[in-house]
Amino acid sequence: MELHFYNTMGRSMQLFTPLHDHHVGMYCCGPTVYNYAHIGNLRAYLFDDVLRRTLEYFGYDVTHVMNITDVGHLTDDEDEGEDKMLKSSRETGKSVWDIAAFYTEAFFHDIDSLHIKRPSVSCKATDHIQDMIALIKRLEDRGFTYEAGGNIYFSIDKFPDYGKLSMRDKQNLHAGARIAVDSNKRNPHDFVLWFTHSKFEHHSMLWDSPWGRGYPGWHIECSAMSMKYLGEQFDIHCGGIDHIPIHHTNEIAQSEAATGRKWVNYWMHNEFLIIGKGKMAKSSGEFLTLSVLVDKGYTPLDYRYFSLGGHYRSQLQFSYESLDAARKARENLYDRTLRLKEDASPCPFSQLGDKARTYLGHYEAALAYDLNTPKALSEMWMLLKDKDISPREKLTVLYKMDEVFGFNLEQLEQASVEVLDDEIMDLIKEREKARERRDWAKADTLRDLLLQRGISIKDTPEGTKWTKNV
RNA sequence: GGCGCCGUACCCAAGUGGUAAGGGAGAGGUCUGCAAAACCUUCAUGCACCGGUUCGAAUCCGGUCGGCGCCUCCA
Repeated sequence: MELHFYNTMGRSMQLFTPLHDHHVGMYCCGPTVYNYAHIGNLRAYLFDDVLRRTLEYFGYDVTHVMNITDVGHLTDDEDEGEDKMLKSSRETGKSVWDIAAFYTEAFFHDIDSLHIKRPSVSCKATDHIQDMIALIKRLEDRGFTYEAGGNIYFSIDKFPDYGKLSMRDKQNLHAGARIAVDSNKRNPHDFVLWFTHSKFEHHSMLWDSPWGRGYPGWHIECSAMSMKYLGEQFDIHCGGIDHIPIHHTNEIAQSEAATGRKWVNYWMHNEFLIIGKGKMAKSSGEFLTLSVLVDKGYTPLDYRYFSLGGHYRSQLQFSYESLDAARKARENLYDRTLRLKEDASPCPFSQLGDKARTYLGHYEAALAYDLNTPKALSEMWMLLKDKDISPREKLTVLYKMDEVFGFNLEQLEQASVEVLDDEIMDLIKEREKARERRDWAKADTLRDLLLQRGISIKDTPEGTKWTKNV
């Protein structure tokens, strides 16, 4: 099936044609590990995951590269900017290296719990300083750089296509409108490739370079590492929509200036998660992490389902009301899956009827046309609710669909019955006796009591069943 | 000030000019001692508003109002 993706470069839907037949190289901007990821950040990695799984679903072999930015970069906060890693270090009393290690681990814990597949390569910036230096040297040799005030800058005026991705030529930019312009810059939009003149004292992450002891600019790591693992040209580069005007624009400039040819064919950007009024941001107000949601009784996969319910290029409105809806839907999906498993086993694809095939076809078409996960979910529900389709067909198609949804439904098992403490068991038994006596008032009182203890009671023809509320 | 995106039911949300997907909530029903669960039925003559193009517009064009993002680190 042909895949179409919306390419930010050109702002249009385009047929996806990889550079190499069945192989796709994709680079996704990863986290800066100076704090926990918030659920808005995580939306981006869920998008990466859906993209990767979709490519794999359609038979591509994907090399998925993601950076771990463990070199400090500037904060915002209307001050003159502080190094994020240093700030975190100062606040916690840990070394910057410890901070990076700690939050890297936290990050992987989060994405694992969201069933986001681990990237083929996760590369730390600090492990690739020499690659960055080599790339800066290439730029220097080709005359794209200048030194000023101890720093090495990229000169955007030497690169005619600068700003193509962000359509900057159409913009009346007010550089420095909100932040003082670095007086060393020849053009306000020039950017630093290598710092030797740190404006921060006690900068503990420093490396030797041909330009002196210092540290790399923010953008160079993505160019250096992506080219190292994917080659000087590759298929897809993704990231948050916020990266279009600065980060990705600068990446393109330095990469294409260094190699003298086109770098990336498809640029894909996810929109933001909106909470209340405005995006979720580490620096302002609402900062919800996955563990906050877990503490409130949601599972990470509730958030995964929530995220799949909106298209990646649309802002998604977060509220607990809509997260509740997602949780309920996910629970219903699990219940249906378990009941189907009790009734049937999957059948070979060759035994699928026309209707089942139609739903699967629509699902595939939805994903193939710019990753329309809400439409894909809708097809799944119509499949599950269609009375003309047998349980075994449903299971077969459901498992297939789940390859992209990523709930691991095939491995799903009835929650193992935890051993309840004796007191609770006694209450359940007492209630059963009351019911035998037809002492309904007593039975209902006990049911309420159990509910307060987090135990839900269901009286079925096969006897009383209970489940523990999460 | 410039650039971009968006406005679909109570909430979230899809919609590629051909007559409004899906989920959750709600309502009614079957079943049940009552519940719960399950199942059945129901839930936008309407897509911010006003014009226009068209045989036909949520979709295209213009305007108005409202929201969001970016131009600064950021997913």
